Amino acid sequence: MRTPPPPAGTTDPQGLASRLGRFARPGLPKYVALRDAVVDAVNTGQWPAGTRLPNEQDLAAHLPIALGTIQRALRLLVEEGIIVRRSGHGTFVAPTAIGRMNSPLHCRFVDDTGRDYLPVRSQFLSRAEVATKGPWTEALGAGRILMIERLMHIGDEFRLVSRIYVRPDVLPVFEELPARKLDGENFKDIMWRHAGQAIGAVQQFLSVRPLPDDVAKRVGVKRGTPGSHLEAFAWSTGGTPLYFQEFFIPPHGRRMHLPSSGRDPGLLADAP
Amino acid sequence: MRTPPPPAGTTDPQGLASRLGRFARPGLPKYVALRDAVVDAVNTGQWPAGTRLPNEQDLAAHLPIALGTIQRALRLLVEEGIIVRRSGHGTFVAPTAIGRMNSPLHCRFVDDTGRDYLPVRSQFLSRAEVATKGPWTEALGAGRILMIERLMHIGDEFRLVSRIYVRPDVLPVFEELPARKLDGENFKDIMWRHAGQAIGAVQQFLSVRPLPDDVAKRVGVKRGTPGSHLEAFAWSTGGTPLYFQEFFIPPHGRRMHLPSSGRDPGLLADAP
DNA sequence: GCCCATTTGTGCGTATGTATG
DNA sequence: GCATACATACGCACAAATGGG
Repeated sequence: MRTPPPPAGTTDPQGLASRLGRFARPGLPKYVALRDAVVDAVNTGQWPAGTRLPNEQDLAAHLPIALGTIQRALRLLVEEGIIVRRSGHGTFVAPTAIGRMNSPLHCRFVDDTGRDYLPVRSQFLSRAEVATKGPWTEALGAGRILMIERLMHIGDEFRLVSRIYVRPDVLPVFEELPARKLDGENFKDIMWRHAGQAIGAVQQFLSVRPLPDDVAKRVGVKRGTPGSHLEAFAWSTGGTPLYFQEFFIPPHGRRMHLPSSGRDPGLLADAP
Repeated sequence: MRTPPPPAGTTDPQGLASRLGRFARPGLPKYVALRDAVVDAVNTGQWPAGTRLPNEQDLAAHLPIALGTIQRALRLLVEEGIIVRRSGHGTFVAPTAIGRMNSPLHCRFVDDTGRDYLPVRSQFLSRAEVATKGPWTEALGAGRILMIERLMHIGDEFRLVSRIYVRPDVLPVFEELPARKLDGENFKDIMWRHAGQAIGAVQQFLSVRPLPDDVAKRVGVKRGTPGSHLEAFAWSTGGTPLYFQEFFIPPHGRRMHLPSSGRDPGLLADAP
C-alpha cells in the first residue's frame, strides 16, 4: 500500500510506459519524450492536480530509461512548473499545472484581495484571414495567417480588445471551430488541448498611445484616449512560433499580471 | 594551438580551478559552485563576451568535478543566458551576458530598425528611506527599505520616472554610493557587480491610469494624462527577493521590450 | 564531395548524501 | 532509529554536429 498524502490519486509506471511509446521517436532525446508524455497526461486531464507520480526508482525500473535521464526529465518539468517535488515525500502534479501551461498570457487582473484574479468573460467579435504585413508576419513567417478578435470583459469593470494571430496549418482548430465555440470561457482550454505544445518562450512589448478609434468605441472610451498596447510572441519549447497576440487596454483601476517565460511563480502570495 | 573563432580570448582550466575554490562550500552542490565561479568571472569583467571556455573534458580533467556534473552546471548557465554552446565548436561567454544578468529590466525601447534599442540616459532625482507600506514591503519584507528615484531620458524623445526599492542590508552599495554615482549610464553595472547574484525570476504587473501629478510634471505631460504603470519584482536564483521596481510611462511612440524570466531570447531578430 | 579530429549532447549504471515522516 | 524518496555525484560510452583539410 502506498500512501497518497495530498489529494487525488496515484499513477502507475505501466500507464506511463504506454504513453511514453506514443511520444518516443528516433532522434528525440528520451528526457524530452518523457517530459512530453507527462505534459500530455496532465493536459488531457488524466492526471489532475495533486496526482502522485511514481518515484524515481520505480520509473527507472519500469521504463527503458536510466535514472539519471529520468531525473533530468523531472527537473525539466519542475522548471516548467508542471510538477512539484519534495525530498522524502514524493513527486506531484502541480496545483495549477494546466493553467500555467495552457495560458501563459490570458488576461489576469488582480482583485482587491491581491490573491486572486478577476473573472474574465470573452466575447467573439470576428475571425478573418489577414494578408497585410505586421508584427505577426515577423513572428509567424509567411503563409496563411488567421486573426481572431475578441472583446474581453474584466469583472464587469471594464473591457479590452484582444487579437490573436495563428497559422491555421499549425493550429487548425482555429479555422475549423464554429464561431460560437470561440466565445465564452473555455477558449484557452480548447486551444491548447489541440496544440499539445508547451510554451517555451514569451516575448512582450508594451507601448502607450491613443487607442485605435474602433477599439475605443468597443471598450467604451472617448476617441483618442491613451491606453496600453501589449504585444506578445510565443514559441513552443521546440522553438517554433506558436502565436502572436495583441491587447488594447484602456485606462482602468486594476493591476494586470504579466506572464513570464517558463515557470511562472504565480501571484505574489506564493512567490519563490 | 587552439582556434578561437569568435572575438576575445580563451580561458585556462587552472584559472577556473582557483576561482572555484572561492565558491565551493560544504553543503553547496558542486554544479552550483561551478556556475557561481563562472558568473563571477563574467560579472567582474575578467571573461568578456566571446571568451572561450575550456571544453567539457578539460574541465572534468582539471577540476575535482565529474563530467556529468560539469555538464549540469553548463546547462544551467545556458538556461540563464550566460554562455552559449555549439556542438563541435565550443562554449563561449554570451554576447550580452552581463547585460542580461545585470539588468533584466532596464528600459529597452525598440528603435526604428527593430533590431536595436534607443539610447537611455538616467538622471538621479532622489534617494530616501521609505517607511510606508506598499507593494515593496510585500516583496522585500519588513526591515529598512531604500528607494531611489530617477528620470530616464529615452533617446531624446520622451522621459519616464523609475523608482527602485532595495534592502540596504542586501545591497549596501545603494546606500553607500554618493548620489552623483547613482547618475548616468553605468548605474546597472555598478549595481549588479556588487550584488553578485543572478536574477532567477521576475514578476510584472501593468496598470493603465492617470500618472501621478508629480510624475506628470517631471516627464512633461499635462496633469491627469493616462499612462502605464509597470511594477516588477525580482528574485535571485536562490529565491531571495532582490528588488522591487516601478515605472511611470507617459504616452510615447515606441515599443518597450519587456523582460522575461530567465533566459531572454533577445530581440525578435534573433528569437528562438 | 568525403574523411577526420574536435566538441557538445545524450544515456547508462552505480554510489552516496540528505530531507521527511 | 528507520524506511522512503529525492538530490547529488561519479565515470564511462557513444551519438551527433561542426569545421577544416
